[in-house]
Amino acid sequence: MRIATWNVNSIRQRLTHVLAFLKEAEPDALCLQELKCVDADFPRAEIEEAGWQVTTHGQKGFNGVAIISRSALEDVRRGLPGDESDEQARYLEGVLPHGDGVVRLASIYLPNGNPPNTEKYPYKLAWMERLAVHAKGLLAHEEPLVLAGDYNVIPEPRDARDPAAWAGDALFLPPTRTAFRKLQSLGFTEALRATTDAAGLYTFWDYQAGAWQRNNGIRIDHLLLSPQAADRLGAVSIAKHVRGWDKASDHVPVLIELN
DNA sequence: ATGTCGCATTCCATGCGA
Repeated sequence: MRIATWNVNSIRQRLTHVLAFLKEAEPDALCLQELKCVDADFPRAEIEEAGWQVTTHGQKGFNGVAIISRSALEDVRRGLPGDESDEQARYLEGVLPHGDGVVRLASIYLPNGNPPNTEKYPYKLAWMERLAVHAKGLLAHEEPLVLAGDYNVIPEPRDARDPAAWAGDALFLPPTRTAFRKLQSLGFTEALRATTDAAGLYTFWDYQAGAWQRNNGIRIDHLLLSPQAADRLGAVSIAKHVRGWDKASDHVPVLIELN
């Protein structure tokens, strides 16, 4: 089973890219983030016509997550529990068939948190704590579970071309990295780091200042695996070439194989 | 640090979020 995650930075601007990637990569499921539209404006028909099932959780103007899958997504949850007043569309979860069993999959768009001296940063940290609480509950099911998405977390210095430039950024501040480690310590395996210790593996290059041309990237798109999923982990890859496509998203897809 | 996008509105220019 192949699972991918991709922050597309507007599904309406990136529809042809998504269709091309689906055709090229042939995933069983693709988690999307930053749809930047309400469900009614999601280009559902075009993707369904290509043979896919579409589950969306959109929001006007920004945020928004979706899961595109070959099989219908079941037991769907929209929104991260733990704060009824939170209306931001950043979490979508469901269950897909996998062999004789199932895999539970979530598409996550974790808050950016910048600038850190505003209410945006405590919102990010609180969101991460809510995710940890929910994830702990999911782990109790002892089933294959994949939490995939744009975490807006640079886990370590080797995950940035120029870590010093990110020292005061909400993506790299110590409380952010500590919260990410705490989430993992519940029992998750971070897919890419289960397969390589290499530096220089990035999933995001800013539109500004020629970041792509200079390979000035960061690794912020991650897949966290429950023990039952980690036991089945095969290859992990970053579809870096997608960043070179015309009018590309600033993020590229990350893929895993589950045997 | 800021050489770019995409969205929305006060709507063809600007603010916001990233």
